[in-house]
Amino acid sequence: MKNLNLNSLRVFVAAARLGSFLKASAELHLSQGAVSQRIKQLELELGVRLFEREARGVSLTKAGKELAQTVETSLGMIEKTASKIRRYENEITLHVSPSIARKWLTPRLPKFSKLNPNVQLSIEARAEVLARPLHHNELSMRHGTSFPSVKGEQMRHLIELELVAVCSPNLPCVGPRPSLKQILALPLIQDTHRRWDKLVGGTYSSATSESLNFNSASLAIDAAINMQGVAIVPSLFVQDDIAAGRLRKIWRDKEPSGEYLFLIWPKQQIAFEPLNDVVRWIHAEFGHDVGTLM
Amino acid sequence: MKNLNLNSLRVFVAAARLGSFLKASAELHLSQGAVSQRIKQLELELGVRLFEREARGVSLTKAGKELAQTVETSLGMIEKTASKIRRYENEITLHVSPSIARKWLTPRLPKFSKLNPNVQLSIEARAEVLARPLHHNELSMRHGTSFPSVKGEQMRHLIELELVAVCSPNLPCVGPRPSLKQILALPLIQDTHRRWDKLVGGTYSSATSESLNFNSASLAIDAAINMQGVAIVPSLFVQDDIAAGRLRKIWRDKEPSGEYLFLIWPKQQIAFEPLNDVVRWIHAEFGHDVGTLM
DNA sequence: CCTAAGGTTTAGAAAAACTAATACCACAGG
DNA sequence: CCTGTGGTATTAGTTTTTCTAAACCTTAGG
Repeated sequence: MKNLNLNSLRVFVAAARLGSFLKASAELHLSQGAVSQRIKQLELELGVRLFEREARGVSLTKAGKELAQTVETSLGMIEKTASKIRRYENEITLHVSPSIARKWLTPRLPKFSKLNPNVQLSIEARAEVLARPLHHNELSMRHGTSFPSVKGEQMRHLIELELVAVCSPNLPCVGPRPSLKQILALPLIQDTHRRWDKLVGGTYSSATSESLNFNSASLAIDAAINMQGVAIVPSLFVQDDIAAGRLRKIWRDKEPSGEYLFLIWPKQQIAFEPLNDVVRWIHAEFGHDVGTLM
Repeated sequence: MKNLNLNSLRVFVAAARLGSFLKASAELHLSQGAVSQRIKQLELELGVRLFEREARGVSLTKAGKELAQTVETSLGMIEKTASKIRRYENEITLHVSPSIARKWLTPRLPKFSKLNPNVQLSIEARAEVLARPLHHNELSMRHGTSFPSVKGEQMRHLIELELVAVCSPNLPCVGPRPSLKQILALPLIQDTHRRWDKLVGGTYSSATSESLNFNSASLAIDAAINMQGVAIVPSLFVQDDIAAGRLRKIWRDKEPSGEYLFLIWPKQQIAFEPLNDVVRWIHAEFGHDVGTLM
């Protein structure tokens, strides 16, 4: 029992709908003979006549009616999801930490959309790093001291992070240029990197003040804005808040932090341009050229 | 925007189900390269990747999952009606009058089924003649004085009908060989052909007795069996009832009745054997050869 | 009887699909 | 680090399918 030729079904529904091979052939940009042949082929595969041939055109048999019914709805369903899927074409997912999302990415997103109107970027902000390899249409931006290298992915250090201490301009008891010792006496706000603890445990031995811990830099920054204390965070994440007067930079770590901003994206056998658009844009935002990496 | 190649979808669902192009190629009796090419073609048509290529096999992307979902159910629907339709292959519809159905056809149907087990005959018994032309898988058997000839159909007189009067053997007041005059004194049963009326109005002028009219010969015959009177019907329809002792023939019209049994079936450009099987069988039942008519 | 409309058939041309062979790639094991 | 294994991708060449063009057939209507 031979399988139905599914492409012939498309010819069949056209002929069924129009009640004429000639009209169907016009609609499908085929010769009339081609339609005739394909219907004949279908009828042969089914062992059943689908059309009664009449003097002026054709009409469906009982079998033809049933087939037309289900094929029309089935092909309709397929076409519908196909057109839905086609819209995924330029959809790129960017996995980032919440702080990168809120403090770096979100303000720059409108610019990206204007530059790349045909790329549909969706942001996944999560505290944990992605547990699986990246798909062809995904990339990831993280910050930290190191990042495991995965086969099939490539990574680039975008910048080394500079750590700064920030607080609200309205926070009382803070002079214009306080010493580190003065700062440590204030309520200390930190994220999972526990940078105050490292600083205190390393250079200075006494944990003097209360401290407030968050699992994300962006929450720490928002706490600082709300006058809860002094946050120690990468300067990258507070540039905008400082510029807007919501935060004041009261200290800068002169040592290299050893923390970096990473961009990770899949190696591509065949270039996937929407992804590369995103990669290029992020590089450009840090003044880099992608060069031979792609 | 190019149309989806529907045949490729069949390859796609196999690959999606098995999670491997290689296994799909085995299932479909194709080379591995062929599967790869067809998936690639689909991905090109959609502008979206359907599979992530992984170290051991492939896995569906988000787009792929959605497509697989709907395509699997849609193709399932199509296959289901296709296999239903395939069973119509040998289905022939025979349009007859109720009397032919009950008194001639039904008793002979088991014999036909035994001779032609591959032909699925379905009977449409109706008092009115079919108002439309016959389809390629239909034929019609009627009786009457004439029958309109239709283009694209052929007709054959199977026999000229012989009219007889019959009544129940248990009907009182009927001698072994009653005269027509004696018969006309009994309750007269007739169908739409109104043969008693014609006989009375023609040869004999006085409508003597009560009469019972039905719209079908078979009802008239059943009334006669139930001792309601004397029915005048084609002998063809009462042969079995006479043989079984349910009826007695008490009179026979010596004049030619001018009524015939007709077989009508469509002219065929290409032979449709299941139909021809039926045509040949009916002819044979009347001792005819189909000869050059087909 | 002639014509127009529309389906069928045919040979040959064009396009699509398939195969077989090879290249490529990621992982696993020594 | 090398190498084998289990897969996918690619390519050239062949086979199969599909298409077109043109002739033919049937029927309805003037």
